[in-house]
Amino acid sequence: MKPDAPASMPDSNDGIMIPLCAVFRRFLKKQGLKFTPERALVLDAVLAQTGVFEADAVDGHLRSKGHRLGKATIYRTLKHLLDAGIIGEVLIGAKQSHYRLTFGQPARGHLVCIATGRIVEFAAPELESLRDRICAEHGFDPVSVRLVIHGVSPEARESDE
Amino acid sequence: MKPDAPASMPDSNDGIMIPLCAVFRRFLKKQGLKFTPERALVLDAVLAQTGVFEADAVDGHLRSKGHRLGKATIYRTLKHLLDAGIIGEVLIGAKQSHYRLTFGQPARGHLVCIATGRIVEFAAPELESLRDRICAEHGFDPVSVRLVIHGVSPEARESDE
DNA sequence: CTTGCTGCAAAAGTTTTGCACACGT
DNA sequence: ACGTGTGCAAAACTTTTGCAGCAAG
Repeated sequence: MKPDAPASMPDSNDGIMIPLCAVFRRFLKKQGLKFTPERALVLDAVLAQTGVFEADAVDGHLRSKGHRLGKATIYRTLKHLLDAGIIGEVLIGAKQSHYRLTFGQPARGHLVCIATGRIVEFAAPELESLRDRICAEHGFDPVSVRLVIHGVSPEARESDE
Repeated sequence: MKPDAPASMPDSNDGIMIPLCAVFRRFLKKQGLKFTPERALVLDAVLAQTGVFEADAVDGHLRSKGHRLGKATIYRTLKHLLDAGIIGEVLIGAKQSHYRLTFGQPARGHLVCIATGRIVEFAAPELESLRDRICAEHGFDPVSVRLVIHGVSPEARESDE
């Protein structure tokens, strides 16, 4: 709630930030919701994340910048970003929600090390057509695809034996 | 803990139950763990599930059969079954763990309706080779693959408009 | 001005853990 | 016998919700 850093002027990702901010604004307006400084800050923090992130990382990023939002606000905003299609869930593990920026991005798969937790994103262009084919077969309207591979990373193998 | 129904004599799935029971036993022995009636009951309940299930469904099944185990025991046993490779996690949503029997089964994908929660399993033979290829590219030892597609089912579309 | 938003704290829900006692091997 | 396992209840954690005051459109 400290207005010491204007939400409309983030410190990075400027190139992608402007259109996404507009997309989010438009989405909120269409839903009769409001574009608040807090929501702008959450969007900033999300854009600052690299790859897959958790709600807590957004909170941490905000704190490190001197902002402090209630967790409820963060969770509520993440839900709206999800609804807006700006971020997507990744489902790495069942204990926590994992997200990633999806707006305009191609589908990707995730390779997760079961020992270290390291996550590697990889391109998987075939996913979109696979998704559409399976959905068509079952009469579903496709919304998202997720491919997660678990394995043991080279680092983990070395340090373990 | 009620010894009124011998765990070694389940009521269904006999065909697959015997080898799996043996697999589990061997796994436990190798780990220096014990094969207890409770663990046998959990395995029975898991075998009785069709498709994807949650920890709570195992508990429910056990209760319906007149057995009552502590939740801790169920969770601990599911973890061992996971380690033994008898079941696998499906990660349908981030709030709860979802499992399915994986022992000897081919990789499958899951199509989930975001409106009704209905889950459709489908065969996806290409997953195994995809998994191995991606793992090889990154030097990982493959453990599992998961493909989850979210969409809107035909039923949901109808009832919603 | 009206309606929605925020922060706080409490609630909810699943999974884990500590402990005293019981049981497989 | 020894080392694990079990049940219970409390703890741990993430996420949600209720509410009083505040702010965006």
